[in-house]
Amino acid sequence: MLTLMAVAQVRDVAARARVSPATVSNAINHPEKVSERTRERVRKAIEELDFIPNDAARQLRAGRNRAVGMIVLDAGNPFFSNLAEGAEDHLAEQGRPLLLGNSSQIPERESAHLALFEEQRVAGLLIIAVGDVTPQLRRLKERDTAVVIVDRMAGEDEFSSVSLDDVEGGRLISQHLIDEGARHIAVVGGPRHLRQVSQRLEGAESTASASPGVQVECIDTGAMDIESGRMAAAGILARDSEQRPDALMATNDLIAIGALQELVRSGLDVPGDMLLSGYDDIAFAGSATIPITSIRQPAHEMGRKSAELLCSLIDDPQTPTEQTVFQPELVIRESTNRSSAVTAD
Amino acid sequence: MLTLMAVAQVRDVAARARVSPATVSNAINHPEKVSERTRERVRKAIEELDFIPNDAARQLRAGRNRAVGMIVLDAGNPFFSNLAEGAEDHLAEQGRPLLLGNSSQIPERESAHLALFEEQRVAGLLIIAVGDVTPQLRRLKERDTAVVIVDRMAGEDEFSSVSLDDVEGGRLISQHLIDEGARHIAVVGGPRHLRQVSQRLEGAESTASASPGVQVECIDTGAMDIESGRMAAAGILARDSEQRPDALMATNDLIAIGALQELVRSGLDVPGDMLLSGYDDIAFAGSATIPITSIRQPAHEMGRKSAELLCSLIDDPQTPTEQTVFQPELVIRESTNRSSAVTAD
DNA sequence: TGAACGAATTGAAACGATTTAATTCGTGAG
DNA sequence: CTCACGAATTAAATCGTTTCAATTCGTTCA
Repeated sequence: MLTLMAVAQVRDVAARARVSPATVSNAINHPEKVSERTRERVRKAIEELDFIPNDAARQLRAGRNRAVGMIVLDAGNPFFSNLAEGAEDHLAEQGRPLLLGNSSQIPERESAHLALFEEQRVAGLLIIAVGDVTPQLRRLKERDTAVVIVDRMAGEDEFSSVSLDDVEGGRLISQHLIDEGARHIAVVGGPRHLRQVSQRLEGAESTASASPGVQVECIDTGAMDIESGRMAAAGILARDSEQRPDALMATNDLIAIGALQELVRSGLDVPGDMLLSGYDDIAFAGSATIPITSIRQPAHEMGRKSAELLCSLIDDPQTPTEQTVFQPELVIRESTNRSSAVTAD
Repeated sequence: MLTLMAVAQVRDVAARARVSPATVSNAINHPEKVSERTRERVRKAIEELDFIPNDAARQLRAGRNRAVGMIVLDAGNPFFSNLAEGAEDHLAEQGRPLLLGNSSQIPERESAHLALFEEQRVAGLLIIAVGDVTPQLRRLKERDTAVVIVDRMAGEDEFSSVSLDDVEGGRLISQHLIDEGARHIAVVGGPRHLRQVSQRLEGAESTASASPGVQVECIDTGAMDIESGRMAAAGILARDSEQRPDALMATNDLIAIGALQELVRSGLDVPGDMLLSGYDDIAFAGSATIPITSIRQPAHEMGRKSAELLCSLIDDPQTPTEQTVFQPELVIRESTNRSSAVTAD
C-alpha cells in the first residue's frame, strides 16, 4: 500500500466521516452538539487515520496555551523536584501540562526560559526567582498571564505567592545550635544575594545578637550543591583551629551533605567537634552518614498550593492576590545532638 | 496614558518601523536579507512595543516545533535528573528547549505525555519507557519525529538508543556480593517487568547459577523509591532468621537507601549481618549512613550522548540508527565490605 | 542613454484548527 | 397543509506568523 499520504488533518477526517471539518471539531471539543451517530462515525475516522490535532493551530485560534510553565532553581535538588511534583499533581487534575525549566541559579537561563514561556503564551507561570524578574513578571501580568511566585514572599499584593518563613527558619535552627553549645556559627550557602540565603542568614544573625558571646559568619559558596558543600568544608578545615567555627549552618541539605562528607573524611567528629545543620529536610538528610538536623519544608504541599492559586488566577483573573506563608519545622537529628543516641527519623 | 492596546503583533511593529510585516519577519529570522538601516529601525520598534512573537503561529507556519520532549521514569530520582541535565546541556547549545515529562513509572501517564508531545509536534523525543510504546514510537517516526530510546537497548536497528549493559551490571554486583560471602541474595525492585529490574536480576541469576550453593530470590516492590525500599526491608526483617537473605541487591540506590534506614533502625549490622548494594551510584549513595556499594552509571554523559544522537537525527533524518552501550563500573563501599575500614569515595 | 541586474522590500497566500453565523432538515402546532 | 421552531450541520472567517513570487529601485555595464 502506497502511503505517501501526509499526516491526517481535520479535513481528511471530515472527508472520511462524510461530514464537514466543523463537525469534526465539534465532535472533539463539544460532543454534546453532535448527534450520536455522527459522533461515532467521526470517532472511527479519527482512529482509522491516526488523526492527532495540531496543537499549534489550536492554540493560535484559541489565543492561549493550556500549559503552565515553572522555573526552578535546581532540578537536581529533591526539594525542587518535590515542589514540582506537588504542582504537577494538581495541574494534571486540571488537564494542564507542566513545562519545567531549570535556571540552575543562573539569571541568564532564567530569562531565556521566561522568554520562551512568553512566546508560548503559557496560561500561567510558577517561578522560584534567581534575579530580579519583577519587570518581566509585570509584563506577563499585563498580558493576562497568571503568575505565582514560589518560595519567596511577594513584596506587596502585586503577585500571589507561596513561601515559607525563612527568617524564622534561620532563627529556629540557629537557636538550636546555640542551645547545643555553638559559639561560632558559619552560615554556608550562596550566592549571598539569593533570598534563600540572605533570609536564613538574617534569622541566624538576629538570634545571635540576642545571645551574648555568639558570633555568626557567612561563607559564600557560589552554588547550593553537594560539591559546594565539600569545598566550603575543605576551606574551613584548612583554617587554624581557633579560627574554625564550631557549627556549620548550611542553607540547604545538599550543602550539608557535601560538608559532612568532607568533615567525616578528615576524621572530624560530628557532632562532637562540629555541629552541622541543613535546610529543606530532603529525604536524604535523614539517611546521611550522620543523620542531619534540618528545617522541614512541606515541598509537595507548597507545590500543590502554588498550582491551586495559579489555577484560580487563570480561571478568574480577578481573583485577589494571596500570600500563603508556611511555617518552618525543626527536625533534630544526630548531627547536632551531642547528648544522646536518640534520633528523630 | 490609555493602554487598551492589545499585545503587539508583527503588523504593529511593521507600522511603527514603516515597513511591511514581511520585512519584520525577515529582520528577525533572516537578518542578512535586510539592510542595516531597516534592521535597526525594526529592532527599535520591537523593543518599544515589547513585541514577543507568538510561537503557536510561528510553529503552525513552520510546521514543526524546535523543542524536544523527554519522558523519564522518576523525576525525583537523581539518576534521571542527571540524565535530563546532560541532555539539556547539549540541547541548550543547539537552541532547543527541553520539555520534561515524568511518567512516574505509570504507563497511562507515559501515554498521556506521548500524546501531548505528539500534538505539539516536537522535533524529537527522548524516552525512558515503562510500558510497550513501540507502536506509538513507530507512528512518531513515520511522522518524521526523531526518537532515541534511553536506558534501554533498542531491539533492532529500528531506533537509536543509549543504554548501559545492565545484565553485566547485575553480574558484577552479584559476583561481588558472593565474593563477600553472600549465599542467599535478594534482588529488590519492581515492578518486575521493568527492564531495569529484569536485566539486573538476569545478571544476578546467571552469576548465581555458576556459583554452587548460592540462591537468588526476587522481591518485587511496586515502585523504585525510598519508601519501597523501607517496606521491602521491613518485610524481610519480619521473616524467621533462617529464611532471611544475607544480601540485599537493590535495583537502584533509592531502594537501597530506604532499606538501609529500616535495617539500621532495627539494629541489624550492615554489612556484618546483611550485605547491601544499590545501583546508579547517585551522589547520595556515597554519603549514606553506611556508604552504599553501587554500580556507577555515567548519567550526565548518557544524557548528553542521547541528545547528540537525537540532534543528528533531527538535522538529517537519514542518519543511520546507532546503539550506544556504556559499560557499568562497580563502586565498592562499606555496605558490602566486611573486611576493612577502607572505603571508596 | 538604456537595458540588465541584484538587493531590498512587499502583497498575498499559506499553515490547520476553531468558531460564528447561516443553512438545512425534520417535526409538531395551528 | 403550512408555518415555525429547534436540532444538526456547514461555509467561511479567523488566529499571527512566515514564505513565495512579484515589485521597486538604485547601479553598473555596454
